Amino acid sequence: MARKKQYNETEVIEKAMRLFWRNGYESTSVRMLEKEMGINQFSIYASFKNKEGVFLESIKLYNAQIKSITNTLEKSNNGVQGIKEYFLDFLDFSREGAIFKGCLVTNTVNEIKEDTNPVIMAALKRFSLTIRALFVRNLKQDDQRDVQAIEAQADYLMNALLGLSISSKVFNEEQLKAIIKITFLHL
Amino acid sequence: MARKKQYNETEVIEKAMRLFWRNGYESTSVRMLEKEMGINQFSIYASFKNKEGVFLESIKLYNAQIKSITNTLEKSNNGVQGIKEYFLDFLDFSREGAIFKGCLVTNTVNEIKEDTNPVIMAALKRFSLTIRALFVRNLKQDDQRDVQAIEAQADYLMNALLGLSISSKVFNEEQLKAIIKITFLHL
DNA sequence: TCAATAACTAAGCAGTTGCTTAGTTTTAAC
DNA sequence: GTTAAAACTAAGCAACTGCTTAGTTATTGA
Repeated sequence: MARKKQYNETEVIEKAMRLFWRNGYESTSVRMLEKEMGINQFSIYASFKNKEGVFLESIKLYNAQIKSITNTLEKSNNGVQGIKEYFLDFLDFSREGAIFKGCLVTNTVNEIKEDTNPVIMAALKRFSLTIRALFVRNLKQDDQRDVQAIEAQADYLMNALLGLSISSKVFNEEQLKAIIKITFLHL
Repeated sequence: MARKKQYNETEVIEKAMRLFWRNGYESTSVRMLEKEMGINQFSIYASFKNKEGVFLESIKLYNAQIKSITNTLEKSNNGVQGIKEYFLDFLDFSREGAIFKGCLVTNTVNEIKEDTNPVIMAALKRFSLTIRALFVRNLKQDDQRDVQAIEAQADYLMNALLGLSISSKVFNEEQLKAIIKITFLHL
């Protein structure tokens, strides 16, 4: 006995996520979200509680969308080669036409302060750890060295991946691919 | 025939810079600058024109302070080894006690939007290119390969350095040093 | 001593932030 | 057709943003 929602929550989050991705968390205002999502502020707060809620849902969607890439990595038996393909896939994923938007998570990690946004920061760290774990898994396929050496290598790769998120805003595609090539040259 | 300034401009910029470094550009308000610099808003605007002016002066000071490190790199004849030392020096430079603050420039590159802050963005890019040029110079010392291969290697190192700026907020010191070690393993 | 000048204080500007609330419209079971 | 519940609109909240301005205080050369 009540009115129906005139919008689809998944659809509007998709739009919110793309705005956050382009714009960052702090510098995306609720007014901008209102316009981009095409719904009133009241509806935003009714559906997602607050701005943080909208962002957390955006992260979930981002996670779901990048799943197609991480799935490939998860099922890969190619060891390091599988990770390299993940890097290239990620570059493609993070591109919108000619411009690279970086990784939504990395972009936000760099922007957010842990003490003012602990909930968001926790969600972001959780995301990064998932990727790192996949790197470790794949690295173990290649040889049976001690865990310590493998984890150091995973950190090295995470560092390169995090770097790409910034580099992609400075370097061109050719340079980025060359960077990836060198990153994996001696693994 | 007029009153004297009750503050030293270099001293207050030092304080402003440290605040920007910890906090980022956008999320550092003029009120915060007021408190940290210990002077009134009027004085800030009188001395530095506007918030952007305070930041540009902060970048200059940052540049001057990091000069001790880049000088070492500039005078180094050790090729790649010299760059590696720069990485380790930078890590030390970016630390305040136990926590790593990353690089002021990199932090801001990730935060700033080119179209809303073109002046700042230009200053940041200028800074990065200086470092990259030093990398190229040092890499040329080791061998006489074609410029293209050397520049690709410089990009690879820039990517790792940019990565460290984010990594240092996630990984611990031991991990960071291991990352640097692997980064230079086969150069 | 005194007038000119710059440095200071503090209040206030318009615009924006995240969020709320009062009031209206739509829906649907009875 | 009535009524209750949810979805909507739009105005408005206090707190904050970068920046300015009116008024006061200190310093100086004449």
